[in-house]
Amino acid sequence: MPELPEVETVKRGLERAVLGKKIVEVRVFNPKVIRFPSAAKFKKGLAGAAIKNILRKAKVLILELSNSKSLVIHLKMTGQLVYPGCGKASRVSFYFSDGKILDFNDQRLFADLRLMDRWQDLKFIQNLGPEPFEISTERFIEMLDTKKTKIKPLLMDQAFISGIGNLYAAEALFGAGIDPCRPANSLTDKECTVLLKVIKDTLNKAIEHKGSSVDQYVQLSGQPGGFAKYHKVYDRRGLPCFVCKTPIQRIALGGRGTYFCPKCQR
DNA sequence: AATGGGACCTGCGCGC
DNA sequence: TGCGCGCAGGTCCCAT
Repeated sequence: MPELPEVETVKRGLERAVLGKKIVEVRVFNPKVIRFPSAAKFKKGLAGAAIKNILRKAKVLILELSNSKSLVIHLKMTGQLVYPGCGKASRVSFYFSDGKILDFNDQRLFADLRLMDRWQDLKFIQNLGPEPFEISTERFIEMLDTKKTKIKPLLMDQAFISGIGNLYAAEALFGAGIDPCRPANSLTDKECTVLLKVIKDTLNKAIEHKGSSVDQYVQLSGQPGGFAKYHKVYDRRGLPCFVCKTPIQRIALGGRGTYFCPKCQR
């Protein structure tokens, strides 16, 4: 499931592959993924536009276009961008003037494609909290101090801190030795310091390895990312902890599968 | 106000 | 062998 490292990997792939290229045609095979405007306006608004700039805000991709509009893409869980694509079995395909194709796939149809006059007007983007890389230790301590909620769902709250999803929340809490059920304001200053550092280190390492391929995520090239083999708890229910051999547990927290080592995480 | 649960989806793996 | 069910999760929406 694409979180910050996966979306950053796709963004870097897009910069190499399509930056500066001109879209000549868009084919929509399932209009459900186009949330705004209508599919017809979406196609018309993209035809003839060149890709001028590519941004990432947390898990959101933004392609700024030469016609001053922006293509905003949220991959959600199963969205994929593949280049060069084949224009077959995709939900939406973008055809460029050099004949190459960018395919957008999405098994579960949860993804969110929009063509906006101003991406800055999107409420979801306005509501995003800071990314981990933008937060100082002192600020992080202050942020957690006011929150009584469980630390793991809080790390996944995009309005509080953005870019972290279920997988990296679990991995970071393991790395910091913190029980995912702890109230955020029960963390000591030392624990907050370690947690923020582990979050940044984990995300950076995942970016180096081009993301975690579990389920559907692939790089722009269609190849899987290489970080899954470094996961210490995610999707390891019942398997021995790499540190203490205790079986990794899975509980539901905020309706999401939460993996942790009951001995190493307190 | 903050929190929790359901809805949105589809394919896969499991148990019977 | 085949079928039905639960599960996977990012975000929104609603209820409490």
